[in-house]
This record gives sequence, C-alpha cells and structure tokens, in this order.
Amino acid sequence: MATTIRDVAREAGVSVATVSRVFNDSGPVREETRRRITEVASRLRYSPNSAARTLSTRRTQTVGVLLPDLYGEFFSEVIRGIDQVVQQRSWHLLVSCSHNERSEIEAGLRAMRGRVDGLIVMSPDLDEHRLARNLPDGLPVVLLNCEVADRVFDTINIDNRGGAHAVVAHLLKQGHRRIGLITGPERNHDARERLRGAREALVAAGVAPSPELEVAGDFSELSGHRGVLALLKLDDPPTAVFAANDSMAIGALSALGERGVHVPEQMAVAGFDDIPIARYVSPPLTTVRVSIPELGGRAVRRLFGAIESGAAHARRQELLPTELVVRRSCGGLSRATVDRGSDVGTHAN
Amino acid sequence: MATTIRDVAREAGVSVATVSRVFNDSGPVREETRRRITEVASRLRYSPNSAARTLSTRRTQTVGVLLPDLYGEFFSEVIRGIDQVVQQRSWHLLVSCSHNERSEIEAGLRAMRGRVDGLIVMSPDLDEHRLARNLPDGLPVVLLNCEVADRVFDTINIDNRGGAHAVVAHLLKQGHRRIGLITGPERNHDARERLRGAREALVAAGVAPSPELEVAGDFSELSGHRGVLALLKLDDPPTAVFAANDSMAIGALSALGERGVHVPEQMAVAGFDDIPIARYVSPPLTTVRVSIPELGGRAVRRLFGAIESGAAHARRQELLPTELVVRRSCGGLSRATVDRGSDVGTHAN
DNA sequence: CGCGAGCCTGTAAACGGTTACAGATGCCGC
DNA sequence: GCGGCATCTGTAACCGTTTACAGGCTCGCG
Repeated sequence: MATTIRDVAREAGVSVATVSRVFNDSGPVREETRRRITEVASRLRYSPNSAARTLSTRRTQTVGVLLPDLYGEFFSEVIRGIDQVVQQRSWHLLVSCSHNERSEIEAGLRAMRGRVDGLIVMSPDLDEHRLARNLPDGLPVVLLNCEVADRVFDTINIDNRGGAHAVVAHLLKQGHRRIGLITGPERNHDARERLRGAREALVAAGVAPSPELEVAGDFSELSGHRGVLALLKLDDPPTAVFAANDSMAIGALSALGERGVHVPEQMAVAGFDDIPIARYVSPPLTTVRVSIPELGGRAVRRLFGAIESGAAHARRQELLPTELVVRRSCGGLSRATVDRGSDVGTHAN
Repeated sequence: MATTIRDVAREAGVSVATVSRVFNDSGPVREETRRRITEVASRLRYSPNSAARTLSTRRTQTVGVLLPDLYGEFFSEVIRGIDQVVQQRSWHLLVSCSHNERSEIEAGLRAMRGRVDGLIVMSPDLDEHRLARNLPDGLPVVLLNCEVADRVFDTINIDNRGGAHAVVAHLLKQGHRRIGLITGPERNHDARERLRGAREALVAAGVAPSPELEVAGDFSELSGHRGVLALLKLDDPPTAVFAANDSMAIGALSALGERGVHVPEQMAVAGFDDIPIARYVSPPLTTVRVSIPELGGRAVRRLFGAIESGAAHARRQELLPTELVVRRSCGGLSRATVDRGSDVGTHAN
C-alpha cells in the first residue's frame, strides 16, 4: 500500500539501514548516496511509519494532556501554551478530557499508555494514590493546579492565594470594610486557595471574615449574577465584591446593572483571571492576571526536562506568579499595582 | 521492561493468540481460559502496546484535528464538540495548530501521517490542491469552514450568510435604515460570508449598502471598539451596528458606554456567535447562535462514516443552521425569532 | 470403535521501522 | 603488495501485536 523504507531502499539501490540513517541523521552516509536517497524518497512520497518507529524505539514524540474539561477560555489557553512549545520541538499533542469523572480520569490515563512519552494532568479531584496506580510506571508526569501533599510529582500551580490576597488588600486600601466574596466550587483547588487568600487579607487588615458575606458560586456567569443579588439582600450589604473568577464577576456586573446599582460608586467589583473580555465590560473589570498559556508552556518544558533526564529527574513544586490589574470597576485608578507575588521555584505547596 | 502479551501468555499457560483473542473479543475462547487470562493480565497490569497494534492492524483509533489557531472560545468549543464524540468511541484526539502559516499547515498534515485514521481540517487559507498534495492518499478528511469549490471533500460550514441576513433583517424590521457593519478580516471565509448576508438583507429591503457604513475589524474586541467610534464620527451616523462577531460587538458596547451613547435607544448593537458571555454584558447582546460544539461533533461523525465506508464514501457539503437570538441590545423584545435558516444536507456551497 | 463436526488453541508470518554487528571498500604508508 | 585504519554499507534480529491456518480435543452418533 503505502511506500515503505524497503521500497525506497530498493529503488535507490541501497539497504534499508542506509535509508534509515539518512532519515534519522544517524551514522555516516556518503554525500552522493544521501542525495540519491532523499531524491527517491521524495519522488515516492515516502514518509516513515510512525507506529513502526515507535515500536522499535519506544519513543512516541507525543505528549498527552488530560484536562478536567474543555469548556471555557481557560482550557483553550492552557492547550495553546502547551501546543506552542510542543510544536517547537516537532512533537505531537494528544488531548483528552475527563469530565471530572474519576472513572474517566483513570480510563484516560490508561488510554494514554504507550501513546505518549509524558503526561500533563490537570485534575483537581485526583489524589496521588489513584494517580500513581493508574500511571504506567516511569512515565513522566506534570500536575497542573492539583493539590498534592507529596513531593513525588512535579507540579505547577497558579499563585491563587497571593492573587486573591492582593486584590482584597487593594479593596481594603480603598477603604472598603464589608467585602462580599463569591466563591468558586468547594471541591476546586483554585477556588479554595482564592478564598483562603481573600480571608487572609481581611484578617491581616483586622477585618473578621464573616460567613454571611461569603456566597457560593460555581465559576459561571449565572452564579455570579445570583451571588451578588444575594449579597444585596443583606441587612447591611457589602460595598465591594470579589468574585473568584472573571465570569462570575461579569455576571455580578450584569445583575448590578439591572438593579441600577452603580459600579464602582455604590459597589466595587473585582474578579480573577483577566480573561480577554474583562477590559471590555463596563466598567472595565479589576482582576488578577494569570498567564495561562505560560502555565501550559512551563508544564511542557518541565515535562521535556523530565523525559530527557529520566528517573534521575528531581521533582519540583512551582508557583506561577499573578499580577493585580486595577481597572474602573473598583475605582482608585492611581496605579496598576504589581502583585505582592510569590517567587517561582522550588517551593512548598 | 513493560509487560507484553507474551508475559501474560506464559503466566496463564496459553499462547499469545489466545490472549489477543481475549483482549479483542475476536474468536472463541473457553470461559475458564478467558477468566484466567484476564486475571493474569490485571495482576501483571498488562495493557496492549498500541504502537504494535497499530503497526499490525494499520488502525490508530485516533482522529487528527488541524486548526488555524487555538486562540479564543471558538476553537475550544470546536475541540470540545469533537472530543465528546471521539471519546464516546474510546478513540483519541491528536490536535495541532498551524498558526495560519501555509508551511505549517503542510507540515502539520504530513506529521499526522500514520498517526491518525482521519483528519478534521479547519484552515480558511488552504486551497484544495495543496491540501490534496500533502494528504496521505486515501486518508479521510472533513473540512470545516473552508471555501472549496470542488465537491471532492466533505465540508461542514456555518450558515454565516443566513445568520447575518436574519440579524440585519431584524434590525431593518425595527425601523433602522442606516446600519453600520463592522466586518471581520477580509481573508476569513466566515467574515466574507457574514458581510455578504448582511448586504443581501439590506438590498432585499431596498436599502443600498454604503461603503462608508462598513468598517473593517479583525474579530477582536479592540477592533470593535475602534470600529464603532469611526462610525460615530460620520456626518450621518448609523442608528444600529452589526458586528461580524460577538467579541467586536462587545468592544463596540464598551466604546458606546464610554461615549455615553445609550444602547439600544440611541444605537442598536448586534453580534454573531452567541458566546457564553453575550447574555451577561449590558445590555445583553442580540446575536446569532451557532452551536460550535455541534460543528465539531458533526465533523467527527461524518469522519467516522468516511472511515468506515472507505473509498466508497460519498462526499457531502453541509451547512450548519443558525438561530437569531434577540436580546436587549437592539430593543424590540417581542419574540426570539428563529432564523430563516438553511436546510442541512447535500447542498451546494 | 471410528469418525465427522464443532469448538478451542497454538504456530508462525506479517506489519515497518531501528540498530548492533559484520563486512566491504578505499586510501595510506611502508 | 599488503596490513591497518577509517569510512561507508548491508544483514538480520528485534520491537509487540494480529491473524491465517493448521491442528487437537471433545462429543455424539452410527
């Protein structure tokens, strides 16, 4: 059917070994022979069968990505960051998504076996035991936004705590004392860390966190919309709201607009992520910028490192710094403050 | 290293053929033998090497997706739609992105060779000759949002023309006579078709399209922002604006807000795509809904059909219908009209 | 007891590369 | 003329599956 290395060898009057050497640039081949082979190969439109190559070298030149979901800009940005680095090496990208189902995560992991040289996993739900159990032994893995106590895995996390701390500290500095929080899903690691950072900022300023000012959201616009309405109903409503992501903050803006509540005069609003649209809502949204493609890019680079150095590879836990972006939605446009941030590097989680 | 089918066979006291039969459910195996084999296999944590399997069956159980870019919600939604169907079959997804570089598209196509059983390509730039030339012969392909005159490829396109026609017709019905158009990039097929549909609607209503009312955008929020400002500067500004996608419409809303122009009273605004955020901007955006995941899903299903039926497969050109979604940004909330639409099916492009 | 018919199972040849190893060739200096 | 070396090339084993084909076994029946 398709032309094989043997066809090329026959046509060029050489052995398969020589053709292979030409294609992999391994071992010496006389210049004239090399030319003849490449000429024949392109004439026959030969291209090596990657399955055969994988079988014999045990390398796939492919990285696998397992995501909890593919919904929303966040994931597409991660993939974009990953793809860019992967493509730079002429490697390939196998993506899969687990819908946050434990069984599917495990199925996804197993399915990757033998198809990839390394794996990037983002799955807030998975504990390390399950992970280890379903992982082909020795397959390099980098975990994204996962909570793992153990240091046996490479991890990269967004500095959720620092970012949330910074944005709440900013609101406090504007004079707000009652700050509503619209949280993300309880089970989500990012959401928990953002809540934690926000509370810490309050405490640090001598303001006691109050349960009535914390309403539960799920990262969707709708839940932000509802959340802020719930806060407005309080006897003593907050003067500012921090939503755990931009989508919810935008939902909140929309609800406030419907109610005729002026932002930022009557209510300051802030979000988290700095999605592209954030600067175009009205008023433009104060938020925390995270370079999501960078998150993906770092993950792949780390993975490549692990693949190259093999078992000797030293695991690291890394935090990706964030940056406070001040826009009109919470007034006080004095200056775009840079996040108090966290250093990047070997780092306890 | 890893356990192979031979290890399992030895341990279970059978031949490799029998183990293979158990794993593929091909050919008869005595129940007791089957049980013993599965037991041994799971004890040894055996899982078949997919490269070897691919080599011998010539099937990869993988579909390749080649996109022009990975930026924005559009692409992530396409991938999501594709992934869902792919995963339903326990197949795999190899994604790659060409950055709209011709050379990268071709490299991407060649790189897929031997790694996938079929290909979904979205690349407005590529002409069919180049495509055919770089395609492994006989590899099934489905083209998304591509303009190809020839009927040799399966294609699926959004009904851009119908959607744009519907939204402009709606504005006309509201009494608007001067309607500004913020177009998408010239080279983009979707953008051209949307512009065409909009003009046709104007002509159909006896309104002559006017070049001064058409400003060029590039699908970004920023260009929508600028576009509407340009329209406001006209001696006789329009009373309504149709932006060729939602991002630009949102940019326009933001500019109008800054200028104190009331929407929809002083200026009606409409977009295209119905991205999730569209209903949460203020005022909520009138737009054209396209089920992007559906676009991806259909593409895969068609691809599966092509893979199964082999060379006998009949090519089809399909249009994905759109739906007008009327929200506050252009007043007239009488009812959500359903698009005049196009039928789906065998269909000239 | 012999014998075909059904089941079930094993043997071995692909699939298309890579690569260790051996062999050929050319060139040089003596 | 010939050994020795460097450089290039070929042979064949191997990677881990699938699968066509050939048996072997069991069983019922004449």
